[in-house]
Amino acid sequence: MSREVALTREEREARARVEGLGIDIDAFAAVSNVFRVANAVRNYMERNLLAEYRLSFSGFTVLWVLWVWGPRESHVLAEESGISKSTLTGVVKTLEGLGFAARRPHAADGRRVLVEATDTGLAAVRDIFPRFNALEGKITRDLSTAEKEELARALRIMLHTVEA
Amino acid sequence: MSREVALTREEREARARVEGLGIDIDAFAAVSNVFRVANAVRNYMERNLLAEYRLSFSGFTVLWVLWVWGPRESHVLAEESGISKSTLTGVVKTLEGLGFAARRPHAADGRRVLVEATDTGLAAVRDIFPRFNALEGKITRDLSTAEKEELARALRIMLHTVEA
DNA sequence: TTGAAATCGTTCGGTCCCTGACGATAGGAT
DNA sequence: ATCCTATCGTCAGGGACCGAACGATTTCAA
Repeated sequence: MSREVALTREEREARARVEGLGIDIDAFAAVSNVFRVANAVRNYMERNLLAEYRLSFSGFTVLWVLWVWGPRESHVLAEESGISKSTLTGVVKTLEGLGFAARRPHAADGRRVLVEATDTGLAAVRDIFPRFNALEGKITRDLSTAEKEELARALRIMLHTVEA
Repeated sequence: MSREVALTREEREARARVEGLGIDIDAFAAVSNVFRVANAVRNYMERNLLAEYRLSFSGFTVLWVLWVWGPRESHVLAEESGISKSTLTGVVKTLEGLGFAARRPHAADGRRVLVEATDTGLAAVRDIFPRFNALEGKITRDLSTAEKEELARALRIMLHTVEA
């Protein structure tokens, strides 16, 4: 069931180096591989798909959130996109420059701002998302369905712990 | 065996939104949760541990690589730290400012530069790494050893596919 | 009703991060 | 000996990213 996968050279050598220091190797391996994969996939997506639309990974994420849930207040949009309010300000500015998003004042509350995707922005997401998902499929092609589900489940458990 | 974990509200709603678009939900769930976790853990580590030493996540990574493998040429160090050469230039500059790293010209080749950790830098890693690992343990405390191994294994498979 | 406190989005300062271009150095071929 | 090419680290430019501080607005309590 558990097919062999070679550890990378880095991982092997790192293990040797920290041996005998009372380190929790399983936790180390799990967490550090999350970072490796996130990094690699992020760069892969930006280079092979998002660059075509001049979108950064975050830019696409924000646009995708807007597409899924519709117009959103800034602080909610930041929260759901996993970035800070101040970062969002910059990302939305970039999105506006690309013609993909627009800002609109809140009708009743002068402090709030609604961010929404433009028609161009929505069209872009409709183009990109299926291709994005196809790449996700490609990246996980050597995992069975059960393995993908287990992976997502384990990650949800970690998320729950970190965000508690 | 496979305990129930509630999907986040975001994940539930996102699924509902993309239903019927021919989307590979398992690949989507696996990949997007990798990003969620990487983001959350990175911020967690920076806020709760690294900030104390004025280190960014990347700064710590670079310093850690130097601690594990010793002095390294820039391009190798960048590669093993998972960042580009030009980013490394900036990160090392910051590390130098903190007194954690130093640059040294290569004896035989005028193009090359060796980067090494200072004694202060090494002391910092010795302080930080066990605490970092303890937090990794905390973050994965609700996963069994077998689950942690499975997680790392699945991630290695993805890494192998992306980097091919 | 008016002052204090909370909330919202932006700005600021600093770092990270990438691609592309560059100057410097090295190595191989003729 | 002298090009031609490859390689090395850095810089420039643009965007992402955060925490802290800030002005504007709203809300609540006295």
